[in-house]
Formats: sequence, structure tokens, C-alpha cells
Amino acid sequence: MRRNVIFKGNCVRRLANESLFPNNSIDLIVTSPPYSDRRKSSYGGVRPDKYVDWFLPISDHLYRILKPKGSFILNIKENAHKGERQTYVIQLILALKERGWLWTEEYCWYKKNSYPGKWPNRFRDNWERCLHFTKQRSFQMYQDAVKVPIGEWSKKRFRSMTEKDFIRTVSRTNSRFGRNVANWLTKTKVYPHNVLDFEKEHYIEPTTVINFATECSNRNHSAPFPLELPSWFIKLFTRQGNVVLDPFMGIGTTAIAATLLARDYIGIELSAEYIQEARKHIRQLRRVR
Amino acid sequence: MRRNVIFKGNCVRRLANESLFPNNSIDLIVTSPPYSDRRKSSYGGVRPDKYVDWFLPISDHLYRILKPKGSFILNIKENAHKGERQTYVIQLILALKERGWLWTEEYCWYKKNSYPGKWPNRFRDNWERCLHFTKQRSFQMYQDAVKVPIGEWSKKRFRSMTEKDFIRTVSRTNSRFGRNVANWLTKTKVYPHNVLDFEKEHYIEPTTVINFATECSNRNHSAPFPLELPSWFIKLFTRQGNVVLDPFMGIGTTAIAATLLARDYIGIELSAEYIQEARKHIRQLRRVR
DNA sequence: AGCTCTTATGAATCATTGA
DNA sequence: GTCAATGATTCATAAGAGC
Repeated sequence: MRRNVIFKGNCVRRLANESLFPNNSIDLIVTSPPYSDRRKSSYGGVRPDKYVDWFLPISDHLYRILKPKGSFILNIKENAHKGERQTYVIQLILALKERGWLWTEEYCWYKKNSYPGKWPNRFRDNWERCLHFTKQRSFQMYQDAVKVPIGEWSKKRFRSMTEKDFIRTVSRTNSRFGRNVANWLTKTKVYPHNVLDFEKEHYIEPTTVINFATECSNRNHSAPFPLELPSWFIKLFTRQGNVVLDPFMGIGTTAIAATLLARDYIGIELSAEYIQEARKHIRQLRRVR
Repeated sequence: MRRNVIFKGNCVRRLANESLFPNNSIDLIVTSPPYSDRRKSSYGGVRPDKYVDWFLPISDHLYRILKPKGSFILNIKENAHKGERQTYVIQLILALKERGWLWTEEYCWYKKNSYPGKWPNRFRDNWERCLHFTKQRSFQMYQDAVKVPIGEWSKKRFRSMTEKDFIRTVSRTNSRFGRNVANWLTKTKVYPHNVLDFEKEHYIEPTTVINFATECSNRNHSAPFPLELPSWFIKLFTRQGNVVLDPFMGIGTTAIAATLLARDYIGIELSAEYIQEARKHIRQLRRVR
């Protein structure tokens, strides 16, 4: 299987090629497909009522090529129409389960730069779904790789408590700290939770982020998600040398994250312009390293 | 219609009483029903596969008694079972739409206080859904009541500008400050977004929150949500003197929030113990006021 | 390098208008 | 009727220029 390549072309047709994509060969899929009725210029747009039917053939191939212990992260958010949230995303969850996927978790990506606007019936949309699907109940997950400094949340949670107060509280309530309260207190890092709140937690070297951000602000080439998003899932669900696939590669954010983290990538993308942009980014990364 | 009362008893049977609950009489419903298979001791538990059928008769009554321009906020989160997120919540969304409700929005409540825990396949669950249903596309929404302080960026941005400078800049460049340019210079508050992140925003007097929170944590009574949660929706969707209903009242968080905000409340609760607790809190509030 | 200030724009949504 | 295009609205961040 060729690695560290971007294939140009239609997503389903490429995935159907079994020599390019053998069964059980991919460790992680991270992708953000075009949302319903968005990205019309580059992808033609998908009608909400056709969305599930459009996506299922793709997801069937993804199921075939994903390793049994691999993960599939689907970043998506339904838009509002005629005053209501569309239902195609939750319909898709149900449909994917019927096709054999396990809906393991829904991570919440707490975006900080939502689009401005004011409407009589809603506020700005500041979060997106990161749906986690797997093929099996047991799968690869390297939780230690995404631990965060304890300060961030514990300070807030127990802001006003002294250490003795804290221990007393813990032993009085039947909390899950268990007996190792002291151990827990001296720990410097803890496991994160399922809300992705990247502002405070700098997972990637800031200089790298800035370099990338600079590059990707070129006109007409928008990155649907920031580098931290695929980076977080790549660290969580893969080890060095594993293969990460993004079937809707765009300007290559997933590939860049994989490269920075010493994983291999495979991308599929329809737009020649986006591919060119992605390759340029990756070349620059290689030069820096 | 009697107001500021808590009715003891079964939710559906109480709601079916048309003299207690006339048609189109409630301004806002805020509730957190027992989640599937949780709170077995107080509610007996509801099987995941029966959850939708269990809830629909309740929601039909809620539809009947809610005013046409009223709102229904459903705080809920599916639990995980056998490695997967359950689907009863998203099934419920689809079912409620079929019964006539409009699924207007899904607010994300970003909880900050979940206790540590570790599982091989997931992290701690730090967010819950607050589903917003309405009967009509146009409904009561008092957005100004929940404005939040503008970000720090604005101070730097506008610090050195006179109004004329600013207007000149705006008309020269393409910046999207809209038509009423001068507003930006004096703006101190902006509209929030759809992620409820209460840490930064102290909507309720801190002392009140602390008193209530302390009361809750000292006993074994579960407060399904903090005071800020119903308070935010009450301010957003009602005015003073309006009526707020919580058909699963618990220890009375919604009633307390309504009382503090000078709204009337109606509660329904099965557990005599919870009702006693709720009434005690409300009495204390009255004394304080 | 590090800071300030300027400029640009991002998976948006709704009401209105015209076909 | 439905559907598509247009205008109006709005917050936060990052790149780029200048010192």
C-alpha cells in the first residue's frame, strides 16, 4: 500500500480500488466531509434529504479498509434551515450503526471563532460534532498521549478549597478519587474529557501552528478545522508509523498533522487546487524538519 | 391556574389534568428527565429501548399546555452501554418532530465539574445536550437578557480610535462592522453563542449559587443541573411574571431559579423527599429576599 | 525580537425579493 | 406553491505592516 500520497479524484471510486486500499489496512480515519448544501463551488453540494444515501457508500468502503482496532472520526455539524436544525446528521448516525459501525462516542469540538450574525431565533453556532465510530468494542486508544496539565480544570473546580478541605470533601462524599487522594493531588497531568477546548491547551508547538496558519490564510483556501483537531485524534488513536486516512483532504490539515506526528498519511481530494496547496504545505514541513 | 406550587405524583397523570394545566398556559418548560436506567431508586428506571415510548405521552401534554410562542428545553444526555452511546436521545428528537415539535436548536452545556474516572474506550463525559423545541418558527426570545461582556480584543482594537477615525476605517476597508458603526465604539456586551460555558459568566449572584450548591453537596440529593442552567433559559425565554414548568422537578433547581428571577413556577415531582427539600430551599430564598 | 495597530474574513442564518 | 439569489446582521482571531 502506497503511503504519504494524495490521490486526486472521486472519493468513492478511489476507495473502491482494492490495490490502493486493501482490507483492514488503515489505523485511523479523520475527516470532515462537505456539509449539506455547503462547499457548492468545490464539491457541488449535497442536498440534506440525499445526504445519508450519499455518504453510506463511502462509509462502507471506510469500514472495509479500516483495521479491526482502528477508529473513524467524523467531524460534522448540521446547519439550520427554516428555523430548525436539520436531521441528516442524526439520521446518519442511525444509518451507520445499521451498516455495522459502533457509535462509540460523540466528542464536542468547542470552536472559538464561530461565524458572526444575529437572528431572532438563535445565537451563533459555536460547536461541532466529532463522532467516533469503531468496528469493535475494543480498539487502539493511547490515552496517555493526550494528557493535559492538571492545573487547567482542577484549579477551577477546587479553586476555593485548601488541600485539607479538598481531602475532607473527597472522603466525605463517595467520589471516584478512591483512596489515592494524595497521589491524585501530586499528579501533574490528568486525562482530558470529551469536550475539545483547544484554546487553553497547546498540544502542538505554537511555532508550527503559526507557520501553518500563515500559509493557510491564502485566499480561497480555508481549512475546515485547525491543526489541533486531527492532531489530537491522531495522538489518541495511533502510534508512530501508523497510517491516517482523510478521504476529504481539502488543503491537507490531516496530512500535515500526521507528518508532524511521524505518522503516515493517505489523502483523497477532488480539487486539484487544494491538492497543490496541501503538497506545498507538506514540502515546507519537510524542509523545516 | 395555580402557580408557585409543586404537585406530588406521576408526571403524565398530573399533566393530563386540564384544570391544573389548561391549554396554552405555560411560557417555558425546562426539565431534565431521568436518563435511561439512571435514578432507579426514585423513578424506577426507564429501559433505553422503551425511552421514546415512555416520553412521548409526556411531551404530548407539554405540547398542549405550552403557549404558542413558548419554548421547551430538554436537558438530556445518552449514557454509554456496552461501549456505545445509546441512541434513544436522537430517536427522541426524530419522534418529537413527528409529533409536531420544531427542533429549533441544540445548545451544548459544557459541564466543568465532572469527577475523574477512567475507562479504556472513552474519557469523562463533560457535556450534555439542551434541546430546544418550539411550537412555531417565531417565539419569545429576549436575547438582550443574556448578553455577555465583549472580548478583550475590542479594547485594543478601539482604544485609540475616535469615532471619525473608526467610521473612516470602516468605510475604506471591507470590515464587517455593519451599518450602525458607532455602536461598536461604546459596546460593552455582545450576544452569547450556543455553548453554555458558565464559568466565565456569573449570571446569578455568587452567594446564592454557593449557598445552594453547598446545600446540595452536603446531602445525598442529586441536583441534575446547576442553578445557572435553568436561570439562563428562563432569562432568555421569559419575562417577569411568566410561568415556568418543570415536570421532573427534583430538588427544585428550576423553581429556585424562577423565584430568584421573579417568574412563577409549577413543579411536578414523584418523590416526597425531593419535594420537601425543594420547599425548604424556596422558603429560605423567600426569607433572604 | 517583540510589541502595537490595521486589515481581512470565517462550514452562518433569516427575511425579502424575484423567477 | 417552491426555490434561488441578495442584503443585512454580527464576533473573534490571525496575518501583515510598522516601529
